[in-house]
Amino acid sequence: MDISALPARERILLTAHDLFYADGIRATGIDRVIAASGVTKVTFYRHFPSKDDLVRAFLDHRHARWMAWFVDALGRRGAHERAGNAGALLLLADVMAEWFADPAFRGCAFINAVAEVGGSVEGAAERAREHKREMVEVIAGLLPAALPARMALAQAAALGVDGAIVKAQMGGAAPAREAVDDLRRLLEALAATLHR
Amino acid sequence: MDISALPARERILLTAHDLFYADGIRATGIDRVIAASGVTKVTFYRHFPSKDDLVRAFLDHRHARWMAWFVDALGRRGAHERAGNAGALLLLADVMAEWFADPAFRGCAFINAVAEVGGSVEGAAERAREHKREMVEVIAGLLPAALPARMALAQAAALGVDGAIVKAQMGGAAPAREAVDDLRRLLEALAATLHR
DNA sequence: CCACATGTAGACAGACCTGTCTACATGCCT
DNA sequence: AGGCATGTAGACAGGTCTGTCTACATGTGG
Repeated sequence: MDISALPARERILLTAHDLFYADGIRATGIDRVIAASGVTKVTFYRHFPSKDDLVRAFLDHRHARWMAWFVDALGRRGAHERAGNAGALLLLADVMAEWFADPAFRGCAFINAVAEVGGSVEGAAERAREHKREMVEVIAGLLPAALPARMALAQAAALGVDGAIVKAQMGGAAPAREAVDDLRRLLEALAATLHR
Repeated sequence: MDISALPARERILLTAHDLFYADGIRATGIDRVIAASGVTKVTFYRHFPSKDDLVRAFLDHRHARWMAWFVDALGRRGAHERAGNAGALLLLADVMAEWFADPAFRGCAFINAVAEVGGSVEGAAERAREHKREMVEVIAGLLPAALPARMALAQAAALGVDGAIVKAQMGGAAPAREAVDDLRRLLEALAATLHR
């Protein structure tokens, strides 16, 4: 995708996304976003009156992009057909494995944002909660529609997914693979509760 | 504890701990640590040649303090006597509930540190991994010593614990309680795999 | 008794941060 | 023809950051 052909606002937002996600929000100055997006200061501040506004726009953009990828990655593995089957939850492990293998992977942008600016950028924590809420809903879609404890089970699975994300982010010897193995074991245990 | 009576190095370290944990590492400037610990700049830089050195010392201190609390909190609930029992894993939910209820709770310092400075402070990620490794070992101590999949099970449980921590940190309506409920459900599912 | 670690007080440098400002160009819609 | 959104170029202000510097005080161990 050729970024330089896009209108200024998109260019700024896409550039900020890559920098914020890769290096962190606090570590990325406005000047660097401006230089990298090939825009001038006036243009930037016309679109985003303050850095906090850009951070919020970044989170909204990230949410839309990640959710689309997440739903698609599940769909590519036949989540729709298998939904309700005991094994459908297990697809989460494969999907996470795909994400962790991305060289650009640096954890969940929302978990990171809460750690970095959760208390200082208004609306950041709310967006993080909303993001996780929607993630849980997609996970719930893998479970039998009539299951009474459906949402509770989906939330337990989401806990495992988030745990795997932070473990994979910490890096080290063979962390991403280990995180996926742990997650698979955990999801198997949860799926087994369906048969009782 | 009267901090002002301690030698300068301890005063700096304890002050930095509170500020780094409460507000974040990047958001806390050296000047603020210096002012709050009642020390001068020369004294500070004699003990910690750079901020990164202070960050590493903070992580080491935090690790020792948190692990001691964790082991103690489990012990207070009879973890030693119940170790190996199917229900021992469930103690983790109670222990996390105790932590989440602390007004100073702001997530796991190591997860936060990786998100904030994982790539820029040398040694931060390594310390985070070591911290989690030791946490897993304590969790493994709750499981039957002869269990073949002991470590794998402990790691799966640790994934749930970390997921609960980040969920509780995000705040919102009733997040800490929810995170504990989710964690309990997840640990029950894992404990059930012992009976098969 | 003197050497050294430990401490105090505060100025200073140089970098980077966010955000504002002036002055000018272009193209589109009415 | 005129008005307005959108764009460019770059100087500037005022703050915060990390880290260094000079100059002096105190107490303890060899």
